[in-house]
Amino acid sequence: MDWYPRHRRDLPWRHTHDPYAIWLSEIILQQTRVQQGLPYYEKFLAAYPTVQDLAAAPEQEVLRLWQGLGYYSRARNLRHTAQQVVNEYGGQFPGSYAELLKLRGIGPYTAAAIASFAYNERVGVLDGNVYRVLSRVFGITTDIAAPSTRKEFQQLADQLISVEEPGEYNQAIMEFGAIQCTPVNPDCLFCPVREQCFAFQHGMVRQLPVKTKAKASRTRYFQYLVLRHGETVYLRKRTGKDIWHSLYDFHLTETPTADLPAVNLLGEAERLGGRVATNRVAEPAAMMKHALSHQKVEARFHELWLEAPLSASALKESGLEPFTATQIEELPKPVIITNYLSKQGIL
DNA sequence: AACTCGGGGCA
DNA sequence: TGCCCAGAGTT
Repeated sequence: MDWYPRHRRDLPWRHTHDPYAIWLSEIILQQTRVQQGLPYYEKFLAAYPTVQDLAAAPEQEVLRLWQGLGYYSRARNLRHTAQQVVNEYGGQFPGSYAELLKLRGIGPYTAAAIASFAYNERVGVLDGNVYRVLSRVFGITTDIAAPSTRKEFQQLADQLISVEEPGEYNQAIMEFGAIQCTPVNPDCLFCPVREQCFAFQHGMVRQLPVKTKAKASRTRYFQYLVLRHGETVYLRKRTGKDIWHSLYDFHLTETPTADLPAVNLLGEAERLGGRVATNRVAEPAAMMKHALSHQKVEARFHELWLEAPLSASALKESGLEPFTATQIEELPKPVIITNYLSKQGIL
């Protein structure tokens, strides 16, 4: 609490007690670094100054604003909860941790953050920073990757939290983890609690917190069929229970390996109802790799020019939609698709 | 309890 | 390349 006011970063959501703005910042910052989330916070608050504005926005528009932040269910839940707050809570955010927890996209961390920052409720936040600080200072060796560990840390956090200024305390311990007690190369030399820190006193700073490794990510091979005709490019909204739900990409065939012999591109195009103008489809127009936290995507883009636009029935059958470059710009797309379109000069 | 959901920065 | 980030929802 002494360290915090002297070291805190000046961040826009620290100038408000509006639960809407605080909620917005917290959803954006889930699993996202402050520097990455900052511009998105400004964009969203400018586009939707109130929860009513956000509730009235089309999903596609919200996803487009969210584009590049990842974990897109956050954006869909954001809009869903805005509508719920407007329709069921009279436009007022619930006033307690327990009530906030009921809303979509608001879990234990976010409920505690909003309740303490906006309402000064005495409930400890538990995020990656807090886990790290507490495990080091108190020498806790429990595996923080195990869900059951939460109880132990929550009890400690609730016990430590300031009675007078719980919101300030929560901000302080998270900021301390982000700036001072960092994952690698923490600044122990100038640490204000080094004398009381178990990890520092026992030379265990590098070993704490204990966190079991996530299983290795798998590699997926995407074969994208980019159908074009004149100024038109055909894209499709993703609907499956897979990555990038509700975002737009091209006709996709996933293959077990990087090789393509199993896939007949021309046949695929014909099945979609397209008459292909050229046979120059041997070489992919581009190959791009994209790393996600749990899988690696290796995408090959095969461009095919059509002799005629896809018919209405072909569109209906395939789920593809024709777009001009201007329209594509407005669509929410995975970063890898945006990168490809940019590389090809389409965007 | 295990799995899935993005993208970027950094050593 | 591996790890981490103001985590949450689903199975």
